[in-house]
Amino acid sequence: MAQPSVLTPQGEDFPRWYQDVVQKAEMADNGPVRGTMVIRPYGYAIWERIQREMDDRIKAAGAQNAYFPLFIPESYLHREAEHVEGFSPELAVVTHAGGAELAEPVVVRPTSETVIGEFMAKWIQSHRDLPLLLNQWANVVRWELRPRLFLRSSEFLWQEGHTAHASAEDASRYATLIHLEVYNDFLEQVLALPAIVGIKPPSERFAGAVNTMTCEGMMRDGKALQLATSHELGQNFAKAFNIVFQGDDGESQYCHTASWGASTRLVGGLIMAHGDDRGLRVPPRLAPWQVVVVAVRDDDEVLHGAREIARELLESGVRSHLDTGRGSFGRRVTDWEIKGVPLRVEVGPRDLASGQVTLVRRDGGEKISVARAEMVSVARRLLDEMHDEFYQEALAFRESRTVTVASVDEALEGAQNGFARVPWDLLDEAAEARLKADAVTVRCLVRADGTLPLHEKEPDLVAVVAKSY
RNA sequence: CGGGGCGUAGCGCAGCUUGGUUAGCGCGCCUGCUUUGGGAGCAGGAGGUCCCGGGUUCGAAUCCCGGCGCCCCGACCA
Repeated sequence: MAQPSVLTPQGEDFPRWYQDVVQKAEMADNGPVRGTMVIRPYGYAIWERIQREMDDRIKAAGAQNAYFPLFIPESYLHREAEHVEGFSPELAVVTHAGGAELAEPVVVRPTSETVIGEFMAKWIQSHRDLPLLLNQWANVVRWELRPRLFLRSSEFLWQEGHTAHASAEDASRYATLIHLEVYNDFLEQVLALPAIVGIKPPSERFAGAVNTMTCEGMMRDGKALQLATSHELGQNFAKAFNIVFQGDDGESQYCHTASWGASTRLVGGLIMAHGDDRGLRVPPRLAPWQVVVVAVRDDDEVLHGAREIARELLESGVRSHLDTGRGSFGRRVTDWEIKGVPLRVEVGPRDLASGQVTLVRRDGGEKISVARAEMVSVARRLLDEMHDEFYQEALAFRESRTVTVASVDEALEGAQNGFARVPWDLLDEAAEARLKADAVTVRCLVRADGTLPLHEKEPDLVAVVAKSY
C-alpha cells in the first residue's frame, strides 16, 4: 500500500519540499504584503521554544531585556557611513503620518544599533556603568527582493543584543561568549544542529562591524545557512553616537560596542537541517509537543485511556498532546509525522487490554510496545537518544559533504553539493570573484583545527566556501 | 532592474488556439449514515467580480489595447 507521498520528495525539488512542509505542517502562510509572513500557531510554538531557550542563556550571560522603538529617525542611520550604505537598499521609510508629510522621514528599524547607541550615550557616564549589556526581542524590517518564509522575509522576528564595553578586549570577549555559550550551545543542545563557528571575511561582514562571527549550518541540500551572528563594532558606533565614559584615570574615552542576533530564520534552519521526505522532524528538546498521544478510535474507553496517558506524561514533565481521535487514524498519524512530533503513543483497545502502549519514533518509524508502567521512563530515554542521534546524523551528513581542497577549482567543485575547506591565502580578490560567479561564497574562516579565529589576519586560516541561503 | 511563465471556487488546475447552452474537474469544506491499529467509503450540498479597465461583436473566460499583481532565474541579506 504505497501511498503517493504527501510532500514533494527532497531529492526531486528541495525548495518545493520546503514550501510543502511549511504549508502542510501549518507553520506559516504568506502575508498580504509581499515578503511578509504569518506565523501560524504551530510555527509560533516552535519560535516560543527557541525564545525561551535562548532567553535563558542570554540572561545567564548577564544581559537584560529592554525595548526600543520601531521607528528610527532617518538621520541616525546616516551617522555611520558603512552602516547606512549597507542597509539603504532594504530600508522601509515612512514619509507621511498623521495626514501630513513628516519633516524628517523615519525608517522602520532594520536593526537597532543606532537608536540604542543614542541611549547608551545618555546612560553611560563612568567606567562603573560598564559593561552595559542589553538585549531586545523585536521585529525588524528589511525589504527583500526574493522572500521565502522564515528564511528571508521583509519583516522578521529576532533577538538583538547590544553591549558597550570599556575595551576592545572586553567587547571581543563578550561577543565571543555570546557566540559560543548562547548561540552555539543552543544550536547543539536544543536544535541538535552542529554548526561551523567562524568569522566572516571582510566581504561578508556586517555593515559597520570590525569583526563578525557566524554559526553556519548545513542544510539537507548541502547549502549553508547562517544561523546566528555576533559583531564586534569597535568604536565605530561609539564615535557616531558619542558613547563615552570616564575611566578611573579621569580620562574620557569611547566605548567599544558589540551586537549579536538570531532570528526566526532558525525555524527555517530547523526545517531544512532535520526534515525528511515525510516532513518535519523537530528535535526533542525543542519540540513544543514531544509526544502526541493518538487515540486509535474515538470511543469513550479508548479516549479515556489516552487522556490518562497524556496526563501522566505531562505530570512527569514530558510535553505531551492528546489527539482526540476525530478523523481516520492513518490521516492523523500522517499529519503528526509532517509536523515532526518526535514520539507518538498509539492507544487502542488492544493496548488497553494488554496493559501496554505502543511507542513510535518519528525519525525511523520504529514501533515498540512497552508496559504501561514503564512508558514514562522509556519515553524519556527515547527522547534523550533522539537528541543525540539527530545531532550525530546531521554531523555525519555534513562531514560526508565536506571536502578539504587545495585549489579554487576544487573548491568550486566541492561547493556544488556541500562545503569545501580551502586555504584562505588562496582566495584573493580574483578568486572570490570566480566563486561568486558560480553563486559560491566564503561562509566563514576557521583555524586549521576548526576553532574560532580572533581576526582574519591570523596565519593559515581555512575558508569554508559553499552555496548559501 | 534584465530574461521566462502565470492570473478561472479556500488550494491545485482544465477550458482560450477555432467566441455560442446553466463555466467544469481534483483536493478541501458542510450535512447524514457507515467507518476508525497507516492519507476512509457512499449519498446529498454550499461555494465564482473567470485579475482590473476599455474596445470589437448580436454574444467575450476565450479576440484586441492598456494597466495591475504574482511566481521562477540572474546583482544584496538574519
